[in-house]
Parts: sequence; C-alpha cells; structure tokens
Amino acid sequence: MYNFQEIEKKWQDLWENDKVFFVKNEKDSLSVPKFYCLEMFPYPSGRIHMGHVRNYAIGDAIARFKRLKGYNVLHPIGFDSFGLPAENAAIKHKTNPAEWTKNNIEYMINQLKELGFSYDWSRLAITSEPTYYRWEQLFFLHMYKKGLAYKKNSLVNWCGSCNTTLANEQVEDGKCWRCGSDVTVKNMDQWFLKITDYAEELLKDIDTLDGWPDKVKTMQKNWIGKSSGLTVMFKIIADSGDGNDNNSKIGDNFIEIFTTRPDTIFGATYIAMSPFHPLAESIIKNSKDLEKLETMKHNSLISKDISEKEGFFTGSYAVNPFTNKTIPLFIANFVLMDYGTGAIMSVPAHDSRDYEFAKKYGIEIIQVIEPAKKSAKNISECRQDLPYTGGGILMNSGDFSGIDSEEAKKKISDYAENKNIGKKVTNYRLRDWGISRQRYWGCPIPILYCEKCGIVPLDESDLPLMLPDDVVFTGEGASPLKKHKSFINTICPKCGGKAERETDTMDTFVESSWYFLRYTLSEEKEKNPFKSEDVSYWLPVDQYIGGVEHAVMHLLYSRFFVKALRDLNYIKLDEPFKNLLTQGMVIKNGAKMSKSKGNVVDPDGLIKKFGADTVRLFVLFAAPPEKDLEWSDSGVEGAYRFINKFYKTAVDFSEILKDTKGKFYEYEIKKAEVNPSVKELIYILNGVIEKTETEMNGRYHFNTVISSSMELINAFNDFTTALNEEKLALLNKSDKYLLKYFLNSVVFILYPFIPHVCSELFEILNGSFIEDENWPEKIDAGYSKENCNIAVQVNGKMRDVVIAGIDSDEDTVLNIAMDSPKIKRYAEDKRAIKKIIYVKNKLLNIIV
RNA sequence: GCGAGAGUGGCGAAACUGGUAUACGCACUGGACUUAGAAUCCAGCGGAGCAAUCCAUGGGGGUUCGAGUCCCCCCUUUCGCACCA
Repeated sequence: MYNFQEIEKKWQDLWENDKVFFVKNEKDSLSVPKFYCLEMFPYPSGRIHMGHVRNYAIGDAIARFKRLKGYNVLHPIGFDSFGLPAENAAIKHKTNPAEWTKNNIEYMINQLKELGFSYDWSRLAITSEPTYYRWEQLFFLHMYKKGLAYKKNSLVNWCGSCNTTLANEQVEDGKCWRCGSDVTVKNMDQWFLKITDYAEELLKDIDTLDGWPDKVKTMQKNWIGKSSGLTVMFKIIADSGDGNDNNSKIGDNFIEIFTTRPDTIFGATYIAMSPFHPLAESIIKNSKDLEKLETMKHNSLISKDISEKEGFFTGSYAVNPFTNKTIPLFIANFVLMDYGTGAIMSVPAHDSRDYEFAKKYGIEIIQVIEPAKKSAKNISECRQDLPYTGGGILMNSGDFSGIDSEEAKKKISDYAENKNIGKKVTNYRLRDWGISRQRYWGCPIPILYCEKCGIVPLDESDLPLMLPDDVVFTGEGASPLKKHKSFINTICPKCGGKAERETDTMDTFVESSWYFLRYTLSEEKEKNPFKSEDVSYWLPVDQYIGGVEHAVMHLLYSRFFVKALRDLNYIKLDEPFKNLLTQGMVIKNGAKMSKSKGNVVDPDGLIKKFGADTVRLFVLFAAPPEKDLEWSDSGVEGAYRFINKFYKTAVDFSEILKDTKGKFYEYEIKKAEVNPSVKELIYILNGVIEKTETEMNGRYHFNTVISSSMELINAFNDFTTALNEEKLALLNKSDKYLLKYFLNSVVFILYPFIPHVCSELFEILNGSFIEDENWPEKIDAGYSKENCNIAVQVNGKMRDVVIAGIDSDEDTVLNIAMDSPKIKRYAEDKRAIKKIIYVKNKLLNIIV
C-alpha cells in the first residue's frame, strides 16, 4: 500500500513553497505559446462538493498537460463571493456575511489545495472585497455616462421569498431560479444594463464560437430570439357601422400591431391586446368591463403562469387596412405588453393560440393559406386541419391570392410601407438586464439622489463605495442598507446639498462577468482592474470549463460585458471564451447530488480514506467529461486499486533499473540487442502516446486515456511475470533504458490526472522533478511488425481470423484464407468466387 | 407543442474517417496463498446450444461486399424553450 498521505502532503508543500504554478505575463517570449485554462469559479457556500471536484479535476488535467507540453499556462481560481446565502446565514446564525464568507473561503482554499490543483494562487480574486468591486463600480459609472446603464420604472420579476427582483434569465418556469418559489410582477424603479444594444452582435458572433457545444449556441440564439416582421396600423372605430363615430375619447386613434406573418393578414379576424396596453382603458365602452380589465391585470401580476386563455370584447372595433373589414378589439391575458407593440392581429386559421382563443369566444376563422402542393394528401386534409401554421399558397387574400407565403410576406410588407400604414421591424426576445437587487450582500451601486440635482453618479475619486460593516440583520422587511442612516445620508457632490444613496446592490452576475479579465493582472492590483496588454496577451480563454446551467445567464452576460468594456476602451477583445466544455452532473442513485436529495458524497472523507489522486482518477475515469457521472463507491475503490498497482509496479522495477543512471533519453539504444518483448512494449506505448496527445488536444476523453494506461501497466506486468527474476536481472542496458522510458512515459501520461503519485514515481525513477521535464517523444526501438491478424469474411459474415505477413497482397492473403478449414466450409471452390474486397492488414471479404 | 441530444453485457462505458462489437473498470463465479478473514494474484464472464453454429448495439425498413457508425419511419428517455405573435 502506498502512503498517499505522506506523498500528497510532500508534493503539495513543494508546489506551494516553490511557487511552481505561478506564471508570468511573458509577452516578449513569442516562442512560448500561452494557454489560458479557466474553470468557473465557485460560490463559497462552505465546502467543495463533487461537482466542483469534477469541474476542477478536468481543468487541472488540461492545465497540467499543457504545461508539460511547454505552454505558458495561466490557471487561476477565485471566489464568486457576493450573494444571498451569506445574508441568509447571517440572519439565521446571527453572523456577519463578510465573516461567514471569509471563513468559508479559507476552508475551501484548503480543500482545493488538498486536492492538489495547479493554481496560481497569487492571482486569487475574491469578488466581495472592495479591491475587486471598486472596479465594477467604476465600470458602472462609465456605462452610465455612455447610456449603457440607466434607470427606469418598470414591471419587474419579484421573488417574495428572496425579497428581491430577478432578471428575466433568472426566472425558470415562473419560479425563482434560486429558491423555486413563485415569481410575481412588481412595478419598481430599477437599474438596467443595455444588453439589447448588443443583441445583434451577440447573435452574430455566436457563429464565430467554433469551440462551443452546439447546444449552448442554440440556447443563446433562442434566448436572443431575433425575429423580423411587420408593424401595421389598424384604425380604431367605436362600432361596427360606418366608422363615423362621435365618441371623442377614441377620435382618430390607431392601434399598432406586430406580426411575423404578414402573409396571413387577410385572415386577421380580431385584434388582441395586452391588458397593460396604454389604449386598453380608453377603448373599453362598457364601464363594467373596466373591472374585468383590473382583475386581469391583477392576476397577471400575481403569477406569470397563464394556463387558460382569457379575454373579453372591448366594444370597439378596428379596420383591417387590407380587407377594409371591421374586426373586434379584444383584451387578452396571453398578449405580452413588453414584446412588439403589445397588440397583435389574430389569425385563428394559422396560429394555434389565436385559434384556441377564437374557438372559445366564437370568433370567425378564415383560412388564407393553403399548404404547398407537395402531395395531394395535404390539400384534401388542409381544409379541416386548422390551425395550419406552415407556409403555402395564399387564398382569400385579394390581389395576393395564389402567391407563395414567403413571397407574400415581402410583397405585403412592401405594400404596407408604401401606403404608410406599416413598417418592417426586427424584434428581439432579449430584454435589458435588470441588475438592481434589494439586498445587502452585493456590490453597492455608486449613485445618489439629490433633492435638487436628481440622479447623481458618484465621483470616481470617491470609489470604492464601501459596503458598511455595521449592519443588523432581522430577516424582516427591506435590505438593512435601507435602515443604515450613515450610509444613506450623504452630500451631493454637485450642489453640496442633502442627498441619499442608492440602497440597491448589483446582481452578482455582474461580478462573474469580468473576473476572468481580473486574473490576467499580476501586479499593481490596487491601481488597475486589469491591463489592456495583459488581456490581449492572455485572452481569449483557451479552455473554459463549467456546468451547462450557465449556458445562458453567465455566458451571455460575460460576452456582453466584454463587448461593452471594449467599446469603453478598456480592452481590445470581442469574445472572451474560445473553447467551452460543459461538464455533466454528478449523479447518485439516479438523481443529481444535492443536500435536499440527501445523496451527497463529501470529498473530505474520501480524500482521507483514499487520497486526492484516487478521487480525481475515479471522477475522470468513470465517464467522459460532457456526460453525467454516476457515482460508485466500488468504482472509487477500483481507482485506488489501480494506483496501488501502478505504484508497486514502478517502485519494484526501479530496483532493477538502479544501474541506469542519467536521463532515460540520453542513452544510445543498441537496437540489435533489444529483447523482442521490450520492442513490442515500446511499440504499444507509442500508440498510446499518440492517442493521448489527440485526446488532450480538445476531445478530452480522459476515460479512454486512463484505460489505455491501465492496459500499458497490465502489459508491463505480463512482461515481468513472463520473465522470471533471474532473467530480469539479465536484461541488458538497452532493454533497461527502454523499460525506464516506458515507465516514465506512463508516469507522464497519468500525471495530469494523478499528479502527486506521478511526481513521486518520477522522482523515484529519475531522481528529478517531473515539472522540469518535457512530455515524451515517440521513439523507435526497432520493432517491426511482421505479421498481423486479418479478419476473413465470406459474403460479409465473419468466419475466421488468419495471420499474414504485414502488407501482404490480396492473393497471398486469399491463399492463406483458403487453407483455413473454417473458410473452406463456405467457399470451397476458388472458381466460385465472384468478388473479393481486401483492406490491407485488416480484412478480406470473399463473395461467392 | 417547438428545438437539441441520448438508447451497446448485471453496471459505468470503449469502438478515430463504415471494416474482428463489448477495450478498460466495477460487480459476480471458481481457484491459489491463509488457522480464518482482509488484501493480493491466476482463471472465467453478452444470450442460446453437448457441439458445429445461430442470435445480439431501443424497434422496423433502406443504402453497401460489409452498418453501433450513413439515410427514412417509429418507440423510450434526458435537457433546453414555451403563450415572444
């Protein structure tokens, strides 16, 4: 049994004391390529969990491999330390959030060190420290000046349980992403970042992200949700008559609708508008209906969930400018106010939602699209199969009848623009990013409100605006900042009069939108957020690793932030993350590991029992990184068993290698005297080295690399047991150096996964330090493959495997095959052979 | 409902461009060592059959000399989006 406790401690201390993984921003040295390996930094919840271990083991494997290959590797870590749990803990345990956070970070840093990750600790970033968040406040001020940060009163998502607002991205299925309670809607003053200014660029640049999984790219595209369509003005009239209405309230009003299907406009049989539409009240004719409107508004505020479509007729009508027909105006609960114009033309024949509503309220349905005449079946079916939402040929559409729907979209849009009743527009689903949070433990927004001057941004020289320390947590009502007099009351820098500070803090996703830039800074940290030249050197991140749960939020915000900082002249960069790996979840008993499921496995206990190397090896071996990982206790034991076997094999054999002094690659091998089995071992090894390099260069299927090295160790052990001890002692120098090379190579291959034991074994074998050496080159030990197995098929069915000389021609192999009794049974007579397919050194297929 | 991915032994999984399916590991079974156990080592391990052989990569078709891999249909399942007009 190897003493993992001693070995792991020894190497961790050495790594730390010698600052082995500290890097320099070596901009001058163009000969050394850089590699930025980044893992999503953790929230300091208290302890590292298995998801972290997996995430960081993957990152560490890549970082360590790249370092062996000679890259200048930046591999940093930090803590995303603002956020609600700290505050909730403060309320629950009467602690201070800063204190709680600090303790957690200390504990977790220790855990990360015990796991042996190769971080450059000098670049540690902790987002809740003023040295970090002061820069965020500076960015905010610059964004404010440029109009990228603005305040508006709007309907926002509100989580009553967290007592704060949420961004759209943070609402999942009408529930809070963090605590799962129902989200309601509130009217509030909020700060927003103008991410919509970048909607088009964010969308367009997705196509440059070749190293991202398609899944994530699609999710972002859908989230941005670009759609092009047409807005059309419909004239409002007060009754269905001639339109000469004398109701002064309505007058010459128009209602503007948005549609992506202008081709269906002749089928519009009613207009549906949001209850929040500014015209809603004025077009309602019956005062009783105003109550309905209020109820509907109220219901939409309580819950985002609309399971049943509801609506009512307002008593007013509008004129479809294409048909000149009068159609009713409805208020409907499913129409969104903040998308398009807040009103839609409803075409029940060709939209399932409009259809459902029309059926419920008995509104006319007019078919205007006929499915394209691809098959006769479709035509006969189309008339009863409404709603039909696809494209086709227009019908019942006046002059546009008979035109294909794609063409009709253009023609009808052009017509509307020419007549000045409509406009082609592009809409995005993406909304501006609401960053105000009504909580204490976050970055204060550097704004104050002056009685005279209104909204006043803080002076840059007053940064950082520190979060006050002396706060009381009751858990009730508003943020403790609201009650903190000395924080709130201040003086306006403009007029010297009385002013009050903003008490909201920023969404914690703001911190994580630029932390990867902060890591590039190695000196003068108090003077800069980062330096443009460092960012240019290190970015983009060559490999980013984290969970899919951040596919939209964090990754979209970060992309936006980089583009915004670029336009504020901080950096020259368009996209932060070149390659993205989204690792799967850690599963136990079919469910994601979580406290609430009670199926968590604590890394601490495992490290104590088996060591960090074992935990890391299991986590990388049990599944490829992008797949979910099923936890298995016996699998962990298997990993432990393998490391022990590996260790014993290498240490035992190092005795035999005692007289091989110096570097294994400095001895000149005499090929003629090399034992054939040794030659073969080297031959197998070369294949694995090559395979490892391809895997470690982007596919990252560590599980297959590990299984290959297990095969190498098995082959090595087979070799040593086949020779007995006496014969082993008789091995010549060339054999020994080659075997030393073999063991060294396996140590190299496994080092990214189990660095402690490999560092130790390298030292035992060579007396030197593995970090000072380079990844092994393939070598030729004089092995030439003489024979190979050839699969022989008859009529495509496997019948036998024969041995033939390497690179034999078709006739030779055929003759060998025809001698085989198993083949004779199926292809007795050579003359009956119709065709032969021969793949050199692999396969022979005889067709009879 | 829309979009994307995944279905291979008892289990986690291999199989790079179509070419010997089940590598590697786990579990299991037998054996060696031991007073006994643990650990370790050796052997076996998709299914059926005494055997020759046959059948097996979710199901059904197709392309091909040859399909886990390519094409079409279906089933199951995971994930994302869901009144965005």
